[in-house]
Amino acid sequence: MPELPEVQVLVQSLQQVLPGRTIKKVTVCREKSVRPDSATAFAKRLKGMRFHSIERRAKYLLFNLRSPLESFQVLGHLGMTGRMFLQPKTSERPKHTALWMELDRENFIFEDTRYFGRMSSNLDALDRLGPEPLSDDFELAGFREKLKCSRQAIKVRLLATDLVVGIGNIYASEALYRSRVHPQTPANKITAVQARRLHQAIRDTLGEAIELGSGLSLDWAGKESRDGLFYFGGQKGQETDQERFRVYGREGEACVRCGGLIRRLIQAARSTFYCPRCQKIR
DNA sequence: CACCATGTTCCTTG
DNA sequence: CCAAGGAACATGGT
Repeated sequence: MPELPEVQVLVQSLQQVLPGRTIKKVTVCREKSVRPDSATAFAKRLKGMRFHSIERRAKYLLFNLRSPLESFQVLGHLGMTGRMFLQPKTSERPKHTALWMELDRENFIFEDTRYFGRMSSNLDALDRLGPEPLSDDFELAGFREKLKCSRQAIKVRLLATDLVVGIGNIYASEALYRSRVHPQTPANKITAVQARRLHQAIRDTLGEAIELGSGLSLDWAGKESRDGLFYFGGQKGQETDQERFRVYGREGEACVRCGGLIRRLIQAARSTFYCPRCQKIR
C-alpha cells in the first residue's frame, strides 16, 4: 500500500485513534514480521504499554509508547502490501494478519499479504536515511551536490534512500514527468535547471498526494479488499489511481500535456512510465 | 503457464 | 575497492 504519502495519511489517521490506548496483549502470527527482534521478546516488551503518539520518518511509522516505568519507540514498515487498522474484537481477522494487538474494545491489526513489512523495537534502520522531502532538510543545494556523485539513471537514484527518502516506484515516475526530466538521464548530467524543477516536483507530487489522501474518509473496519486507506483508489466512488496518476500505469495512453503516447521501460527490474515527447534527455 | 505488482537488503558482476 | 545490476523475500491478480 505505501509510499510516503500513503504512510503519512495512515500515521495521521492512527494519531487520531491510538493515543491513550493501552496494549493488553500482542500476538505475532508471522514470526518473520518482527525483525530483527525475537517475536516473543517483542510481544512481552509491548504488553502493558500505552500509545502516546505516532510519527513518520521516510516510509517508517514510529510508535511512541509509554508506561509509568519507561518509554520507547517501536518502528513499523508496510513493505509492499502492509496495512494497519482497528477492528472490532468480534470481527474475523484477515488471512494474512502478521500480528495484532488487543486494545480495549478493539484490536489493532497489522496485515501484510506478501510479508515484506515488519515491526521492530530496533531503530537502527533510521540511521542511514537521507533528508525528508517535505522538510527544510531537503535543500536544493545538497540535492544537486549528491546528484553529481553518480552516473546512475535518475529514476533509479530517486528510489535509493540516501538522496531523499519516501519516493517509491510510482511517485518517481510522477515526479520525473512533472519536471520533464527523462528517467534515463544519468544523475550527474542533470542540469541546474532540471534539478530545481525536479526538487520542486518531488515536493509538489508528494504534498498533493498527502492532501488528497487526507481528504478521504477511511474504512476502519478493514473490510474493503482493496485497502482501508487510499492507495489505489480507497473507497468506491472516490478518486482512483486512474485519476491520481498522470503517467504511472498509463502505457499506451495519451500524455495529458502533449498528446504523445506514454511509454514503459524497465530500470533496475522495475517499470518506469514516461512521456518521450515531454521528457527528453538534456 | 506467463507476466505483473506500492520496498528494501544482500549478493554478484564488471 | 567501488558502482551498478539483479535476485531474493512471499503471495496474489490478470
